[in-house]
Amino acid sequence: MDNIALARLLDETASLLEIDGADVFRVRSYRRAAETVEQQTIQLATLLAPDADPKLLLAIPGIGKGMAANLRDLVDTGTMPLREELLTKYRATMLDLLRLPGMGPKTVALVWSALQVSNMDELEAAAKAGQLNELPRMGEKFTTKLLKGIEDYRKNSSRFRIDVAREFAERISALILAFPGIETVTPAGSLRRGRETVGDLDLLATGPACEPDVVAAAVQHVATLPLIDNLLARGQNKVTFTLRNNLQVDVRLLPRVSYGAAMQYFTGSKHHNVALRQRAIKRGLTLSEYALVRLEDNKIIASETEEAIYNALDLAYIPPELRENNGEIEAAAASFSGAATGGLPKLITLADIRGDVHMHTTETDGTASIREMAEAAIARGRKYIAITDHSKNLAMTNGMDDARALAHAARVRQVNAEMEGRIHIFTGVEVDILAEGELDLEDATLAQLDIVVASVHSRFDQPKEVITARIIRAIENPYVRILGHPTGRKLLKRDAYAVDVEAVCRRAAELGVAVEHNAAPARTDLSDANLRLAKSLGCRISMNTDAHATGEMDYMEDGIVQLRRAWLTADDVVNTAATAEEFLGRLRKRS
DNA sequence: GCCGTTTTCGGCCCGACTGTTTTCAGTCG
Repeated sequence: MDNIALARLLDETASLLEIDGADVFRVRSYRRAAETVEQQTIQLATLLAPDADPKLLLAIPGIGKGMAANLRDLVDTGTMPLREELLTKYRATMLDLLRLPGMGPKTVALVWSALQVSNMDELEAAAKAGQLNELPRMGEKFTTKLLKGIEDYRKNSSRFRIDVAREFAERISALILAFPGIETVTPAGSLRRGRETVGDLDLLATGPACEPDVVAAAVQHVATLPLIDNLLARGQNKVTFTLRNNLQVDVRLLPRVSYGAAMQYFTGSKHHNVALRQRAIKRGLTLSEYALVRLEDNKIIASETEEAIYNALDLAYIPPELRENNGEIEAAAASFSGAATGGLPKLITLADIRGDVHMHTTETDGTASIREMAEAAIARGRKYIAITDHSKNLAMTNGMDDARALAHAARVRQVNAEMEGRIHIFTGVEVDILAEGELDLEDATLAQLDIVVASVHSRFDQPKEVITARIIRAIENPYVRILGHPTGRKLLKRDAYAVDVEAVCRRAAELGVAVEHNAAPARTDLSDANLRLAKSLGCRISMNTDAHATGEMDYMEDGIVQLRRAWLTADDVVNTAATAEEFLGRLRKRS
């Protein structure tokens, strides 16, 4: 059992404990253990081996004697006594219910004890039958909201967030690569195109072991991978299976000679491929997953690389992120023919990002100091950062009041001076947008800070127009320069776009307020469609990691994909400015 | 359940918002 699986079981146990009404601190310790286990770079199973020093495990913060025993049980038996005990009282499907808005552990426990409701279908039936209304504190509004939540959940839960899919892709790839003679495993499909969510995983493998005459042994290896939950199909060069979380995986083993054609074919999208095949036919060619072939003599024109295939169709190479048949083929044709206009955009790349202007430190809920964040940013090539710790309304983060915000800014200036020009550190704050759209710090305070990010953290179950008006009112404050995570943060838990993005972006563009695209996948705010919309409205985008730890700055690499899908160039993004001064110049001027 | 001590047990992020109340429990960040 690997760390990810261990962490998930610990986290599930924490949820079951919550439903059971256990001590909140006991629950917290299980959650904390799950987090730290997930972040370990070495596999804990190796620390639990008979010959391993038991002190190493206990040296991990958050792992004590009890948790170490739990981990040992999990590794040895796949489960642990506490988990089994809880599962005799409750049902594993009740964990799904916790993902619904308004459903917390108490409510899940209540519907179970009162109505024996333990899964989504039963809950929906009970809600529709009006049974919930008989329970305390559950009226009409609650039921309505719940049914909407169930609908949204069903709509989204068949797809997986890209970071989750990528993680599984990497784990499966590593297992496949263990077979001698398989040299390359590449994800294709919507994962390669950078879609925010992925329906199933397409993995392409190649190498000497994938040549037609010997591929059977490699297929056998893939079909018996340990993490397969359900083997769905097994063909000559293809294996399809599902994982325990129901993610479907297609693995294809292909000879080197047709790898480019296969990559092109399986990356899609479907619409892009249809258009490409039509283009091929017009040129007397036919495109398949094996090769681009001339019809008159069956001669293979291109097959080993994608670039050769695109070029043979008189197209410049099209980056996977653009392959949606949204005009990229026409643009690639223009580029290939050397036309002066209408070519493929020079898409933004990670190297274009020079600053990260939304981050937290130990002053509130971050895990690193100002200096540590600055050093980590330098290591990643950033030229400027902004320290934007939370304001007081976010009590759980130890948010700052006005006096603390100013004192913190003074420390930021001090550290900035000590950096001696290696990086510029802006002062700042992430203020919270209150119910009426006002901010939770004084204007006099904000006036003394370089970067004011205004974010909504409160609940999103009010009507869309209420939330939209609240955000617009907030960004009208003259000191706000960036609208932080504009659409709310949880992509799958609830309707991610309970905000009129068009109205917000329109006003932001008028005011010169930059709209943030949060680079962390789990916090994705602007879909590629919304990014395109924002660009079309003249909105300036600020892409930030909202890092709470130094390592989170690496999320920048994930975030860039969404920008590329939206055809954005370096010019569309404010924090591509080469210097701190130039960056400030791109932001709204204070009145 | 973990931690750090006072080595045996107390402390462990807390406040706003909502729906349902008519004073508050539950959820969320």
